[in-house]
Amino acid sequence: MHSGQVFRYFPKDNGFLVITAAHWAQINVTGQQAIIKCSNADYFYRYFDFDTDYQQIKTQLSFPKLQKAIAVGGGIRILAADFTEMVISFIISANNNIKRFTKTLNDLCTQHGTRLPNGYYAFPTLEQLAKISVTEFKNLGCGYRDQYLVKAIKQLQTLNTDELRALPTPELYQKLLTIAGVGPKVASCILLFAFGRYEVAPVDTWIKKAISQLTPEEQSQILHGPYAGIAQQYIFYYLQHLHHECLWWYNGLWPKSTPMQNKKPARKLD
DNA sequence: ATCCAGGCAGATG
DNA sequence: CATCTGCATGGA
Repeated sequence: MHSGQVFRYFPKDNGFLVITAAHWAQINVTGQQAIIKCSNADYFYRYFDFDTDYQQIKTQLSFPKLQKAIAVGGGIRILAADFTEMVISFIISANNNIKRFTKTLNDLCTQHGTRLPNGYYAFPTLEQLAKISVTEFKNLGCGYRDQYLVKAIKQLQTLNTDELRALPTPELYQKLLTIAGVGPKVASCILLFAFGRYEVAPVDTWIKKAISQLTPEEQSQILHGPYAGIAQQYIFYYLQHLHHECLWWYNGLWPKSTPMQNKKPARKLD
């Protein structure tokens, strides 16, 4: 949950409650076992990507510079997130920081999403999003992205998710780039998190700084290949972990006495 | 006070 | 095609 793919999860009942679109799942881990209670088992079987063998993928990603990142974040899975939610979330994420835009997203949901029986709020549907004005987006803390969002939502209303899903990755990428507020990085996030294109590695400021210290060969190993997106996730989580700056601080999801709290900032992979 | 944050759009060379 | 600049906002 902490790997920065999705942002709507909360500490609850000694575990996490995650919300995606209008679905929810309660996760409780005890020892080697995880119990997941959810609104729709089939949906979350797909969401948590349980058909994919991540041990096999990690074997294929056994590059020296990835070892520590995999050791720290080896439980990461690519979540099958909702398309609309990813587009909106990552438009707001641009040139922003995780803590701040996580709050914006949660405010967006409580103000415009449907209240679920468990008291939490669904992500607004496309129909609900279409009713939000530029000013309202700005007041939610979206800043100058307000107008991109309104335009992007209009564009989303003309798109069919199933048709998009059928497109080859390069074509889908080009299509996503036509959405307002969506550039190369955000489009990559959507490809990876909403369409499960494991070969796409979003390059953000963190990843840029991390890979700049690697040799061209090492960069190529990590940013290319069939599981480049997953390799990128291991690195992103590892860097966030070192900096203890991820959204679990914002949500109070991490014990304050954790040893990593006093670690010095470092953006190195080794 | 200045810089930065999961970048992008629009203008200019 | 490559590079440059402005941009809301809050925290470090």
